[in-house]
Amino acid sequence: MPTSLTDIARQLELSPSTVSKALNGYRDVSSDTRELVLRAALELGYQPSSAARDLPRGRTDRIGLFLNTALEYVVDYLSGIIPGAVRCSQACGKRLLIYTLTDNDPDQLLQVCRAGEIDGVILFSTHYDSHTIETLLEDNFPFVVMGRHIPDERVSCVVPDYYDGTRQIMDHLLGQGHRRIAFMTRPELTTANEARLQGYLDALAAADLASDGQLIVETRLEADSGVAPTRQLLVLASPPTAIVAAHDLVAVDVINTLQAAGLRVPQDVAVTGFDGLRAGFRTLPHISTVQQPLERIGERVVELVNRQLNDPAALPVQETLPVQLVLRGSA
Amino acid sequence: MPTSLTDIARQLELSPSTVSKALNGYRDVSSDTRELVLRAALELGYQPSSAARDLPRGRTDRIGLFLNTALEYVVDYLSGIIPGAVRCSQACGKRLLIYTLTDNDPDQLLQVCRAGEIDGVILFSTHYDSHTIETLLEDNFPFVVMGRHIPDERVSCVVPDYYDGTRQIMDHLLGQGHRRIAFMTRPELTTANEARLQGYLDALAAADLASDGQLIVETRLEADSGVAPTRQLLVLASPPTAIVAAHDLVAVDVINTLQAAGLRVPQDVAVTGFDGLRAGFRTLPHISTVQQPLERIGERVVELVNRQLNDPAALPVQETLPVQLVLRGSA
DNA sequence: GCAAGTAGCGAAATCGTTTTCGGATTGTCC
DNA sequence: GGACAATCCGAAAACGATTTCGCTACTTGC
Repeated sequence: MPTSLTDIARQLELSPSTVSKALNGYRDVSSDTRELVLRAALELGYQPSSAARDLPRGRTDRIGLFLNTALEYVVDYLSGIIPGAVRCSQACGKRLLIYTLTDNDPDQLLQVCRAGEIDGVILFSTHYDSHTIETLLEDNFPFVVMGRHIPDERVSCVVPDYYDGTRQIMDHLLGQGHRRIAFMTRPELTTANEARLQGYLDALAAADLASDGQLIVETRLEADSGVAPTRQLLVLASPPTAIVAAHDLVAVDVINTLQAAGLRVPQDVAVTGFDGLRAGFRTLPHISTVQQPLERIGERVVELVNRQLNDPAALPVQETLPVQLVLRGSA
Repeated sequence: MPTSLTDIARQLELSPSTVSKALNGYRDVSSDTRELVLRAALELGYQPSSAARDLPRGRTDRIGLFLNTALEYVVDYLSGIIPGAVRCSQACGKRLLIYTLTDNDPDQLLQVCRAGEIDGVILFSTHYDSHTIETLLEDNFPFVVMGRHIPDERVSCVVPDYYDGTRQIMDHLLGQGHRRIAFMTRPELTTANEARLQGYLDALAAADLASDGQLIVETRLEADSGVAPTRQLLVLASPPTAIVAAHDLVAVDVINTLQAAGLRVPQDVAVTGFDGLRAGFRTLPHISTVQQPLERIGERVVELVNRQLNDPAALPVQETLPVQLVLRGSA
């Protein structure tokens, strides 16, 4: 129903081919007719049908990002990386699309890819299974994993330096004189978790401190996930003077729980987060955290997908981006 | 490069038409060949090309939602409505796509619509201008506005009952004995703002209280937007005993600022939010707020778009959904 | 056994672009 | 003036599906 290229052709008594060439900057069109065509296109508000354009080209110039909105953490993290991802994709002449996934249907991702709705896809850490990755590899479909290291050299991924970030936190806390430092892990066994835990343990060892199993507690990914573990720590015979939370959303819970118990942050207990999400500004004091280069991650992830698009033979890249401790008051 | 319908046809020595009909449940295919085709399609991981399918149909079965990620509020709100919107769109056999918009280019929305990438679009309150709406109306392109009432009977929209919600808050606070109640407005002049303010003023009038201009302060939409206005209220000669924040994110700032100043919530100052976002659980006490039926809004918005798709003559609907005060501790 | 109906399949048009190729008109050069 | 190049345009194939129509071969009914 919207105006098509043929409409313009009819109105100007030209052939569709000429109109197409005029619009696409071919040289074999006189400047007169080109101007006529451009004016008519503007007047009629012409926009080429994306389906009709994509079909012969075999490309869509679209990149997909799949999102499981069930998890608050995902949404917060995503809103951090999107500006960079959008900027980069626009610079590459692509559009970034967010697909909303229903929780338990990983096939949808494959369907969208195979249907050719997008040229490449960004996988966000928490939702993919190895079958998805294996299939994408078989299909030779461009994709990049974000925020999670995949131990497979055929897979490109972009991750923040979890180990170094945790070391930075620990060095700071140890430098402040803290000796009983609690550590909150996430339940899932990912390389990110392992790297963080290793950073914690190594820092303790480097300071000649023994690790205390009671100080290592588990959190969940849902809301309020920091409350229970904090209470668990507070009833210890010898409670911690500092708490290294799994990420900023957990740290928010931790701080609120501590303050509700009459403890001052950071005087009585220091608290650190991770990621540098906007949630870190939702407490007073604001959260001292390890700032991930979120926008940069968004950029790189799109860049890497784009590279695969332009050069299918490009070798996969496993990239670790530097992070930086930001002190904002809570530690 | 992925397997096409023709590939299956060649392999089985059938015509493309027969394969298509077998896959789409036509009756003029023998059950034998149908089974053959289905098996081959499964084996090859066949997925019909969306471009090739959409082109002759003139439909995409996709609905777009445009998102400006610059604003934290938008992301939080969106994560609330998405589950309902996704569920409903799947029930209608559509897919919900989120388009990331760069801040200052409203034309992108029109381009996507005119290119036929989507069948209908959901406009989220904070980013659209009247030109966009006017053009969509001219194009006869299905759309629904979410979270903002548009004073134009040709436009469908779904909004929470801002007036009633504010009345509920005020009735509760007045019932608690509060007499000096501060009100935080948003800077933009929208019907939502007006409705909230009217609810505030009407409630005061109904209680025979005069309104005090000093108690009505303005917030911004950005992060930390509640801090400054709260401080402004605290230095008043006669400070408020209750603060009605513009929405939950503002209320988070308000509570933190009050607690940092040594005031207890709600004993010294009661605080209320609006919307019922997840941020309301990030303070202690949790925020007493007016819960919008977020999932329901997501559902209705998609339903209304879908109705326009199925029946282009359907009359526009301007819907106000009921809200409910939820007491969680801060008031 | 013959007309009529039915089941199963393929041919071909269609959607709106892009892109290659060839044709026509003009101009240029010797 | 004739060969050749340059300029501008249109014809037509292609992308991969859907869908209508027609054809064949078989069944059914009398």
